[in-house]
Amino acid sequence: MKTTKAEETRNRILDAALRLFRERGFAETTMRDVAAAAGVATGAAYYYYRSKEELVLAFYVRTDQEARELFAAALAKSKKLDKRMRGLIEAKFAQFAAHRALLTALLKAGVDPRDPLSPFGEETRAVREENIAWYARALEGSDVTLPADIAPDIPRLLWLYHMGIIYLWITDDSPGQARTQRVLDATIDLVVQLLKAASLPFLGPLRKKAVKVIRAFE
Amino acid sequence: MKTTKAEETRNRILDAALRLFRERGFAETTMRDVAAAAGVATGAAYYYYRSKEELVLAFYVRTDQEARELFAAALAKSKKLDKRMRGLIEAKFAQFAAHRALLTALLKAGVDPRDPLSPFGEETRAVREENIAWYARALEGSDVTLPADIAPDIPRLLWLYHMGIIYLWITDDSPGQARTQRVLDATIDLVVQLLKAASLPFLGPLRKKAVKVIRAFE
DNA sequence: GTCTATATGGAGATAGAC
DNA sequence: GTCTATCTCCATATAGAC
Repeated sequence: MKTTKAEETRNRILDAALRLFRERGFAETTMRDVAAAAGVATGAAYYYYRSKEELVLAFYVRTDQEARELFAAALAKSKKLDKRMRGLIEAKFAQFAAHRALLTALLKAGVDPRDPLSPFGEETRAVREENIAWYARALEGSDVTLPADIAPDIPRLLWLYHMGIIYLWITDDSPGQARTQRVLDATIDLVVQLLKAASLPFLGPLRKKAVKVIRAFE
Repeated sequence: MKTTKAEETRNRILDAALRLFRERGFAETTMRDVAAAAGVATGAAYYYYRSKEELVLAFYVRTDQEARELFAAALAKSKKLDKRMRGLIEAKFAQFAAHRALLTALLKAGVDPRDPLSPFGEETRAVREENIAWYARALEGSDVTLPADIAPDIPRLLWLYHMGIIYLWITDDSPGQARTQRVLDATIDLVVQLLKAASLPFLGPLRKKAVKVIRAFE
């Protein structure tokens, strides 16, 4: 695993940024500070990261790569869908824990799907699809079997649900993010029960309606 | 209706800002431009509006005051809940039409509930409560009767739904915001049917679960 | 309280060295 | 391609005039 000089500089800048962000906060840290802490000129920081927010995205992508083992471990633990989903979500919480507040900067850019940093935009498609694939895997080996008509859409919807929970968690200032835990507890059963019930034959019409809603988004 | 000099300056700045935002876009307009167009020094603009984004909030609040008649007219048109909700939402679209893109600036600040400009924050409570009250009124005179246990929560949930639709609309670059229209068409029936079905006695347990979810948010 | 003139500090751009 | 030195422009702060 050869790291080129450029790659090393790139990492050095990101590491310096994350340290400063953690120590003094995102808004309080300037690109000058980051560059100085990394031992490069300001321009070098901008050469690797087009904006301060892009540093946060880089952090997000980095955790995503590191998550592979965590996710696999989480899925190995149980066959029950709720446990599996919890496992994925809690692995993310663990990764983000030290930088929770930092991610609000990413949120602000991310609400606009046109923004290159948005998790819904074109530029982040690769990360997004990989995460959705994890939810497909969570479903595959689980105790839940889905009706064919909605099956292809469910991983994406579960991913969306997971994004919602992450959003709550990031903006949750209650001690230990207890509020997010409450919402997670209250909704995850509901989601799983809904998916289990979806196979019941008399729910066919409702399912059709749901599919119509999903399609409308595209 | 006496307008003090200060109030007039305040309005002049907002009007100038909105004109420039519309003509060249939000990011491309500087506070200097705004102040110059309004015929005041830069500091005066900041004296009335703490930030550029606060100008957008001021626009939002202004439309909100102007909406009262539009909303009342919309509710007078029909007793059917779906029509009433559509009326409220479409009144908002009409008001925002000329400044759709502008509102993304408010979105970016607004995702963070700690931000003073967030529609979910403490500072905007008054506007929010008034809007929720409109949904309470939409329900009251409608063809839908709600079970007592969920009734107090529904106006707030409908408002949340309306915020979701507005969000889609703001970020919707499809021609004529056709995508938002599709989602609106597909979901509004679902929402109303759900509310009508909620009274069915055998849905009691499900309702309890829903209430639990809502409570978890608080 | 309302507003002007002026200052400051940082984001991001750029020319060009290596 | 990688990076430094330097520049421009703007958001925002502030001292103080009226």
